[in-house]
Amino acid sequence: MDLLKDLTEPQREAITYIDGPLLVVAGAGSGKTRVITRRIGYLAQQGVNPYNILALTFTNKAANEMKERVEQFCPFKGMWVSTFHSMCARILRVDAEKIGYSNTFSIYDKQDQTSALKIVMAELEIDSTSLKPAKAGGIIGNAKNNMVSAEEFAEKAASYTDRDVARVYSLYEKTLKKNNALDFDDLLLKVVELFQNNPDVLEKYQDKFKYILIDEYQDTNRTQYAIAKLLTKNCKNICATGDPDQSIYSWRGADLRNILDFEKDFKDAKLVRLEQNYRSTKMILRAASEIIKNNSMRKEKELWTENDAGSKIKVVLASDDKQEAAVIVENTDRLTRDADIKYADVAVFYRTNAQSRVIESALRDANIPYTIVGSVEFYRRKEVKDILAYLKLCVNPNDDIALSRIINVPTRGIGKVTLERLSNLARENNCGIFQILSDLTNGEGDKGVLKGKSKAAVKGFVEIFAQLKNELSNPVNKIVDKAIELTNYKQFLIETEEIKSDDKIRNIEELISAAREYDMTEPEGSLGGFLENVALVADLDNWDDEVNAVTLMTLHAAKGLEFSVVFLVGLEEGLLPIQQSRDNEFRLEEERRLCYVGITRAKKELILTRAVSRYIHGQSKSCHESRFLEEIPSDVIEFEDKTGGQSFQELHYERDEYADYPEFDDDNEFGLNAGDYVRHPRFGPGRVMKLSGYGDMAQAVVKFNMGGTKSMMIKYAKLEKV
DNA sequence: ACCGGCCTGTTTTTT
DNA sequence: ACAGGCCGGT
Repeated sequence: MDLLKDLTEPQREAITYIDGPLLVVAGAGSGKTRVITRRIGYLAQQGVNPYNILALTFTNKAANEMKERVEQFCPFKGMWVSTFHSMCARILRVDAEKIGYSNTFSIYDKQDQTSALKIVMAELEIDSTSLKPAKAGGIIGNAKNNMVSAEEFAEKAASYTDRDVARVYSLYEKTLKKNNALDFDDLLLKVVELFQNNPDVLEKYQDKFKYILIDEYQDTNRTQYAIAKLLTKNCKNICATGDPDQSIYSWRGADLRNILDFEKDFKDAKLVRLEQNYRSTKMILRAASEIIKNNSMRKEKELWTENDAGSKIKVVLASDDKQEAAVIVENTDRLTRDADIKYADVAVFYRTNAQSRVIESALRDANIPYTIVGSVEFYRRKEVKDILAYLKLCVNPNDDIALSRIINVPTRGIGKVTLERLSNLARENNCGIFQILSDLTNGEGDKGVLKGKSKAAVKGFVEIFAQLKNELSNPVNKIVDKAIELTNYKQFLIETEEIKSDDKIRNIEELISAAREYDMTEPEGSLGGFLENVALVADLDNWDDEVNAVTLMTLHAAKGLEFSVVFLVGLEEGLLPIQQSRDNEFRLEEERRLCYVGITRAKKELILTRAVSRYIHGQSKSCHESRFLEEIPSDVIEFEDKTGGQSFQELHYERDEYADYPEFDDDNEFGLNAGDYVRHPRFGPGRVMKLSGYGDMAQAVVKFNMGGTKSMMIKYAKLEKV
């Protein structure tokens, strides 16, 4: 196959420039995936050994897809295609002991991390109501993402909270080490540590990875940057692809500096821009660029397309979240009646997972097939995590967090008090709790800690692992099966869960299937390998895009995907942009990028919805229109009011206070005065009744001729003086 | 040790 | 709305 066929000049450049650092700034829908896969093929064609290629992606799903596509061009024996996290886990399995770990280390997810932090904070006698373990975890994670060690954090800690966090951080690190466990951030951080302290190890990987590709570079954090920098120290063949306008993970430590300073960081870097969009209609693209234009922290960029103009963007105003869901059902029905649009071509994006519930039940009632990406993640479910904890503890007996989770699940009469006693004993002996348990059952070290009943219980518990260890050479699905059998977990579910037991049993059986699949794809695999896979999968990785169903997902999960029909729901102040970002310019701009990402997923039809009121935490709240909606030019919009005009009666709190009593006493830096006659792009002519607030937050209350009064942010309202 | 009822808060987003 | 924590009774 001719790899350079059907390409634009910039695309060809991005594929063939293979010596020296290259940054590909690829706008949404500009054929980036195509460029990356062909580039790998081209490298192989030019005689590069696949063994020397490393491709890093953002999700496992993206990695798998890339593998599949690359396979069509060249053999990829020895090529590494994975996420940063998987790569790091793999590297650490080889040289774990060089950083003081054993290669059976556990990987802690956020839940495990919080459990560990709870224990740590109890030990330090830090009140967990004023400083929540999860909050401390967030601060520590942030530090780790910026490569700030516990010592460095302690040095810089100024506030009262930070000093507490510093103590927690330090003991947490010790606890992790004792448990032979790493959290997500550690996977990256420990690789940096490994490389910095072991030049020979670093050299080994520098020799191996002669060509490095990093996708979604705008969402890498400083630790990932450090890894990239270390690996490319000698050969400079790094190719980063990304789009600053699609950076939506700064809350996870993603640092835009990485992509903005690429040319500074890598000397003589070449820059290629892909600005032609192949995905969307002109209408959709226009709306997207008009929105993103409002970001000030941005490099100017203009996407263009030769695609059709397409139909106008539909903006629907619903009276509440239920009606919003009905709008989705209605339009999905309408569009899929069209022969060339299937359910699978339709996606619904929302800002928060909680929004999916209402939409889900509407689709279910309408008999429209759907899949939800996210919500309650499979591997986070209690029953699944319990079984996994048995397996984890079997592989890594030092994992006290896994042990505490299951020592009394199913209930075997070992309660809080006994566990506390065992835990103290472990601390005194400087070993794991499991060690204590096996010593006690061997008759060693029994100082009357356990009475008859709990002694038998402990014996039974330890026995499970003795049996499980005998299975370790079997395929993983057999081991999982055995674990369920030995623990009598199904029986436990039947006894304790009257209604949900069927579901839960199905879930743990699903775990066996997942293991079976692992056995098939990884013939050389092990239980440890399976557990690692499980720890590092994202929800999205389990999404089956072959099924003909409408896809529901968060905007964050939508990155990198495309659909013919996209619904973007909940375009309201406080939801998109989310409340917590509204007083922070930086975070506000990230919300705008999030909106941009959502819109640019759409190929043909884009439907934006918002509700006048919706249930939040069980209470009905009235909502203002999102400023992002107001940023879309009215000539690309087809507006539909489903509320029957009710929206202009409902309106906002200002109405009752001011609408009938004009106060012409205020002005502002936008040159707008109370009493001015104005025109709004969508609501037509009206009169300013009241101005309030200052600067960017300044608001105007406008009474429209078509009826009703509305308050809006002046900065975004696009009010025209008439 | 375990169960049920009451009270609280809910970071939006996730490798 | 809903889960998770806490307390008091068994």
